Amino acid sequence: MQEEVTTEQRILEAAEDVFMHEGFAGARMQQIADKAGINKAMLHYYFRSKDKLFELILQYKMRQFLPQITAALRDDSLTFFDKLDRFIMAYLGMLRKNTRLPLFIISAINRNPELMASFNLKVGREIAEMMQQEIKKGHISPVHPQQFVLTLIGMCIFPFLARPIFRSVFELSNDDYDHLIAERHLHVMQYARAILKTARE
Amino acid sequence: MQEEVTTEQRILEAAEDVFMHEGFAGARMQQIADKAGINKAMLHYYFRSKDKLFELILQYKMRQFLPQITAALRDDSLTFFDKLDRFIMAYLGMLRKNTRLPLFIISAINRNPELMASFNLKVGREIAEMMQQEIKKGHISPVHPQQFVLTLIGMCIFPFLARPIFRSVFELSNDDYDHLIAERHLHVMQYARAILKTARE
DNA sequence: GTCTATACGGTGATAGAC
DNA sequence: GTCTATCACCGTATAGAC
Repeated sequence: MQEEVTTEQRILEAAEDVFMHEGFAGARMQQIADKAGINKAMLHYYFRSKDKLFELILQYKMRQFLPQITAALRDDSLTFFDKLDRFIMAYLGMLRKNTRLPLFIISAINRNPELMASFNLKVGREIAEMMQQEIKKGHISPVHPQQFVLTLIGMCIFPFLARPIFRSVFELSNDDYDHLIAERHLHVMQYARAILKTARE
Repeated sequence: MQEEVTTEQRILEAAEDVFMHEGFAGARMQQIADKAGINKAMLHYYFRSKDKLFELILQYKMRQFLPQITAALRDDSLTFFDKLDRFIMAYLGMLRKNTRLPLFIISAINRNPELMASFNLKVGREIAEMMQQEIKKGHISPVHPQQFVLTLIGMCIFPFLARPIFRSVFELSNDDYDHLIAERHLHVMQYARAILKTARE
């Protein structure tokens, strides 16, 4: 039960910050060392290389947000649409607290797709499987599950990727765009319903 | 009327290739020089610095695809929904020929938002304005234009950003995923219609 | 564990001969 | 225009004293 924050922890926090802002190629070990208040030698003492450190941060960030998101889908007392709403709320809420996460993860995986091997992102498959059941029951229209999941996740994530572009296109201030994002869940929920309930109910 | 390709052109093509694959921070001037069949000194002779060269490539790529896309919206003989369909077809068709473009541009603008200043991406605003007119006329339901445009563009772009992630999640081969993308326009058109025609017609 | 010092290669960029 | 040689600097990584 130590009172002070360990050096290892300070390094991890600094590395998270730098990697999230600069990406892997743009990040500098010197910058991480400075932010952690130590010298570069210590980085290599605690974490052998830049690659290892980056992989740790990536795994940490991926596993950090997954539980909150998937929890929404596991409550079997809820209807499919209620689960969907909870999922959208949880997802967008998490993203609003981690606005740089999407570009960080997408860049990392595109740079080195093998990194996906260590993750088991079943949340997408879970939604797709739920949809197939709901389609069988006739609760929703027969939408292509994978295409819909791609759309659903994209509706949540894309605003965080395209922020500077859309701010410029629509000439929005930072506050304006924050407001757009704060209301995003209402629109995503509505759009998802519209897609799934086409010519039904 | 020169018969041979100029050195400048060879450099630009090499730079485009390297920057598109590696991003700015990951790209190496040496790699560009090698690919162009010249040495590093020539790069600086033709284009003063890495920054200038990158900016040129970014501008070239942004301006290259815009005309094809916007053309779809300009044909006033078409109805709004037909324009939308053409836009989706043109956009997805262009992306299938430039699969790395989305991550390239999004990374570039997120790294340096000031770069947006040199572009006038009115296509988003044009769609939003068309929507407002259609809403007034009662042709579509009163959807928030900016939220919808964000969704529409995201539905087109996101599959190209999330390719390695979704391939892993759904355990798809490269061919499987290509097939998903080849059919994407049908689903996007259908989803857009569902959103815009909620409880109407 | 923490530091200083340093190795070694690669970086973008420039000078100057041809 | 094109090349070689070289610059000053920074990158990651390591060795060794304390």
